[in-house]
Amino acid sequence: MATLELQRPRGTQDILPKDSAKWQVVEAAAHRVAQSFGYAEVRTPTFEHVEVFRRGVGDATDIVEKEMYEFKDHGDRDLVLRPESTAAVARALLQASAFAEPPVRLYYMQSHFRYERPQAGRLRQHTQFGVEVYGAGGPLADAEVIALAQSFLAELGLRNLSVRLNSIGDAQCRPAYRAALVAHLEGHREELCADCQRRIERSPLRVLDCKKEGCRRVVAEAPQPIDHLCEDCLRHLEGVEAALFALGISYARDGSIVRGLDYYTRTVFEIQYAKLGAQSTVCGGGRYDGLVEALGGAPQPGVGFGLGLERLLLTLEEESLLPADRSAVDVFVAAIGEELGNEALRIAQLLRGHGLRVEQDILARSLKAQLRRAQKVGVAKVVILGPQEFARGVATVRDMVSSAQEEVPIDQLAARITAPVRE
RNA sequence: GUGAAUGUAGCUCAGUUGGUUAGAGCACCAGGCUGUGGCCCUGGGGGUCGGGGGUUCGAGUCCCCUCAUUCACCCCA
Repeated sequence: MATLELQRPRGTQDILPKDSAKWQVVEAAAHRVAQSFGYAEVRTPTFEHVEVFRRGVGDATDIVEKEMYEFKDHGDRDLVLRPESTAAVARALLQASAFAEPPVRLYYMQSHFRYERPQAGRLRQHTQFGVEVYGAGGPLADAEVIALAQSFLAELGLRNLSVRLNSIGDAQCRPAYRAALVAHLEGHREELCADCQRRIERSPLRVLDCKKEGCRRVVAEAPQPIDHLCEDCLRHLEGVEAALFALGISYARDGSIVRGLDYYTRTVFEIQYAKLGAQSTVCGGGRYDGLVEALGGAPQPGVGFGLGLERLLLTLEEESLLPADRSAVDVFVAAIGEELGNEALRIAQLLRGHGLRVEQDILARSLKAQLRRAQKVGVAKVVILGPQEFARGVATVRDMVSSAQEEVPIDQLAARITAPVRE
């Protein structure tokens, strides 16, 4: 492939007609399911002040430390293309004083930007469908959010994805657990990989998720978050599990689910699809009771998830759950001779007025070429308008499947060609 | 940021140990059929062989650099 002078930026995608229909299927399902749970859509700016994410997501996270697209505008403001939406939505709610009437249930579907090396299921611009619930601190909110994600995936035909659930504690019990974990890891520092040795100080919980053999052995002996939960956190986790059981949603406890963003507390969960390769997590979420306070508001419990639509599309593709391409038009109006071009336009317009999807020739090509085009776009009928018919006030209607033709008075075309049933 | 693989028509790919004007299939356009799609036949348009540099009488082929893509690590959706 010859290199174009101008190509799309690395890690971005063009969604061409071949794929845009698939996106529309997924987007429609997201709106439908979210609204069926009583969630309303929220949209936030594509760029925000850097502080929103420094304080919301956490200064020491990879996202903030090295993945943000930051820039200064002409007013010398420090801005950033939003790397995620949870902190941005919280900022928006705070600004609108929207926490007054809990619970607040919202969903979003928008792009995020992170400077990373692209690979399967990971892009520099990606789209997440996500939900946020504020003002509800109990386990029912967590379960509702998981049920929403699960319903959305089921709506698209996906079954048997695995729901992994864990709790990473809260401000009461996490510090003590963290200290216990660090002490254990320090004792086995030599057995850990270089990355994990660095993680001991920076983010010890992340070691739990390391796939390296040596680290796994150390982790197997390490104190687990679940055993160090305070009474409130444990009761919360059990409440979530009881709710999931009541809903018939199967899940597995997974102590390695830790999540990377600072704002998570208590519940964390992922929904995974193994065939996606290294990026198997389609949906990730959890509870973030400290987020609003970190942004400068009065404390507000919150819970939600983010679901990567590009990864979801990969999954649907893999499972053959995307609809086959369907014909985009019902009727093609062909004109013989340039003089009839305007008349063909008029007839096409007339038919559109009757609910048909209609394309007409605009290249003044041979009838043969026009019919080839009509077949290519998959129409059921072609209206052929030639000088001979036009002189008599009729047009030929050709059925592209049976090849049968009949002459129809032009003013009766709309009545004769009825719109096909579309699901 | 680290590692590996791959870049030849719009697409999928051939291209011998370096050797004349770089090919095929599909797609596209036209003609055969001067007003009728699919099948068939014939013809046509389309390539700075990703880019730059080097070795050589000669580079798509060998070497170096670079860019892009893909996969993995890190991390995450």
